[in-house]
Amino acid sequence: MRLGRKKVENPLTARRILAAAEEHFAAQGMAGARTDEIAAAAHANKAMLYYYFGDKRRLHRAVMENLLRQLRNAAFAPAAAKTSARNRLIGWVNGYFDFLATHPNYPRLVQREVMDTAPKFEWIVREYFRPFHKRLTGLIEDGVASGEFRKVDAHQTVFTVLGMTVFYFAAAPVMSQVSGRNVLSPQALKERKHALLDFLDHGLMRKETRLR
Amino acid sequence: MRLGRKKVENPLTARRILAAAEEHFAAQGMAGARTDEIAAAAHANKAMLYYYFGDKRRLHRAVMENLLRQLRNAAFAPAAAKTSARNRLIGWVNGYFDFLATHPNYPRLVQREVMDTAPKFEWIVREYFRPFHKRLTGLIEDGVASGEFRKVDAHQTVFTVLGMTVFYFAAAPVMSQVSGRNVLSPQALKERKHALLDFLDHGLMRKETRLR
DNA sequence: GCTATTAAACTAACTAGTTGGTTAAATAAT
DNA sequence: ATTATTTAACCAACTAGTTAGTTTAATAGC
Repeated sequence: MRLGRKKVENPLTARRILAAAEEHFAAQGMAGARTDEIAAAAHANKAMLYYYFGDKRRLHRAVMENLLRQLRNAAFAPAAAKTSARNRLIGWVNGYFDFLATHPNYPRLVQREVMDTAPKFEWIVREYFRPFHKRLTGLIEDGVASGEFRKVDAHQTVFTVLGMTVFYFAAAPVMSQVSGRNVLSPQALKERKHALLDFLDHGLMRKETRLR
Repeated sequence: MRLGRKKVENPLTARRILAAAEEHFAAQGMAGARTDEIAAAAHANKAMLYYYFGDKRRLHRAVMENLLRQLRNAAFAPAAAKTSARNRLIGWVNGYFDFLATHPNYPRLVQREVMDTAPKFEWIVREYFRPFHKRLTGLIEDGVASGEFRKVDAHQTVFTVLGMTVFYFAAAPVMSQVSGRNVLSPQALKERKHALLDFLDHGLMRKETRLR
């Protein structure tokens, strides 16, 4: 016989803490974020943070895992049926771009992780980055093999595409300052996506593939 | 009457502290770096850090300023005489790439700054980023006007070029883990630069300009 | 319905340890 | 002698993490 209060599957308080932590870790980094401030922003007692997540490190990990899982579902889920490499790549870039645009904390959180020297993100590499990377590399190789893409080095091209996509979002705060306009406004995002696909089209696709 | 010890213009201890701080701020961020560890790594007493630099924030600023000044001298100094936009751009990318390759701390330090929301880097934007950005944008516009480049949006193209160049270095630690090889080895760097210029050539240059 | 019981959710106050920054005194150079 | 340079010891403030106890809500027995 179950007795006592029922354990709710996804407590509101835990969700509020996770959301607040995501914001603070993205803005200040793991070392810079303050547990007191996270708790206050979540309108929760600091002890709840430890009650639900154990400690600061595990809270941080929960934030990362939550976002990476979402990304996997968003940009990698529609495994792309038997369509051309070009369409699959464009589909992936579109999905990735949209995910970045709707999850502004993600690029900064990940960037912070990949810049750290300590090998504490071993699990991220194994569970997420390597699969992502493998998939993208394969995609490029397919396109080269089918003649849709120019004869490029797949590894290098993956880094290039990743860089030109993610940098914009990771550096968005300052970019707005430098360019004098909000680079995350809907209009700016539309222009950005167009410029990205256009550059990719000319930088990667063979002339015959490009027409559109 | 000048009496007492002479003040040396560039004390060794201060230089060691600056170098150690650069390393630690790049690896752990401003909040994560520990003044004790910086002092220990510099083989100096912690008080020397405050003697020469005032406080942690000003030490951090000194590190940034030191690198930004070097970059300005390296990648922007040979103001490029009256040569083609294509050559000037290639020259700039080459210079920037080489600077990044020889100063592995720079991209991580800057990336950390641009990701922070606080407007504490106002001086960096004013003194360095905006001039850099203005110069690059003008360069792209020149190329478009002269017909050497495709008809691209100069602002977007600047972000793209910056992203594809800098991301590789900022994410280098993890990239090596993901790809299974040291992405900063001389051989890897050579391949990277080639892939970069090749992608740029096809993504940006008009067919007639490209030949090489 | 009413109350005892139990587990979960929550809180205020506290603690142990860390961190940036200071200081007073010693040493070295001119 | 005078001033620059260096050091160990120190401290006030802060921070992650804990604890002891309270409240809430679900169930069981009557």
